[in-house]
Amino acid sequence: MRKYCGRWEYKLRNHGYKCTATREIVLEILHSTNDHLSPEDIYLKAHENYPNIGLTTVYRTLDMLSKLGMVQKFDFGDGRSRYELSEDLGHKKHHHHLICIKCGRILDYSEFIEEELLLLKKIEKKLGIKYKFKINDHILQFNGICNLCIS
Amino acid sequence: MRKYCGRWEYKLRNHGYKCTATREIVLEILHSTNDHLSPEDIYLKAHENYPNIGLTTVYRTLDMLSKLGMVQKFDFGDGRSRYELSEDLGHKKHHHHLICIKCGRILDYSEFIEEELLLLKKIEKKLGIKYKFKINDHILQFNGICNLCIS
DNA sequence: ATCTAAATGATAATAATTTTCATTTAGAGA
DNA sequence: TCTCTAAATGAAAATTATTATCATTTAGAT
Repeated sequence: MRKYCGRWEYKLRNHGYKCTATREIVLEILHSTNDHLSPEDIYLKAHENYPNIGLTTVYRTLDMLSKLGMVQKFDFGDGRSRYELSEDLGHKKHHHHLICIKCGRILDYSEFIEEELLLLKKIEKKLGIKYKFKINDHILQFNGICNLCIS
Repeated sequence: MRKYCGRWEYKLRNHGYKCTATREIVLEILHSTNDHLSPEDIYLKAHENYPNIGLTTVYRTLDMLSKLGMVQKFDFGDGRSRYELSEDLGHKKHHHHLICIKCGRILDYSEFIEEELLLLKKIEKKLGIKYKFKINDHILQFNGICNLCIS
């Protein structure tokens, strides 16, 4: 795999990691989608242009990026993990998820986000102090049955 | 396995399910703990008194109870699912979770719950209308590093 | 251009969960 | 209480996501 550095170089270097094609590609894929991709989804997309990439490396990369806080890992209950680029690195508005427990459909919503975030930030701060936790992020999701599955 | 019905009989029957020992035992175990048990945890506990019980059945039972809304399924990122008895069936106060992404420690907290629930209920209602979702429950958790792992 | 620790990919290993299928049982009806 | 049937069960096999191993390659410092 050829050397290839792009817009993520600085971030990666800054954290002491080498800038490699796989890392750039994984980040680029996450940056260019609105979906919640699984490691395999990402692997398949990457594979289209870089057939040498390995699934293992995608897993490793996601794990590393997740620990750096550059991506966030989610579990929507279908047995596979999903990833999104962190808010500050992407173009997507901060949002939370609405999940259909029947068909697995995932809806992003941004309504009330300001109000939610205000409260969450406040709680985050107080919990951090009380329990001596250094809080990185939060997950808020609603589970239910979507309109298509309700029948 | 002998016939055995207890305090969960009504609920189960009401949903059209037979009242069986496994179901009673799984519910009883969840009712008597403050932990967030994995299917295997539950299986092992059940096994102490009912050695005939099968792991498969525990999985099936949890899945069924979860669909009925009697238990809630969580994922704390350690690769195994965890279950809790639903709020209205248990003695535990409504709470949310604080998770250490390093050691996996899980803390329940109930502070600010009223304030959180007030907002969540409001949002739940509005989202339900806007997206035509029948919302069953929500998951709110904070991820971070606990005091023991911070060093 | 050289060198070395870090990164990679193929493969094998692991572990959680689901499926299959033959057997048992809850509970309705006689 | 006895009989019967669909529902529930357990053991084992199958499946699937994820992780570990290890020999090879490469980013980037010198």
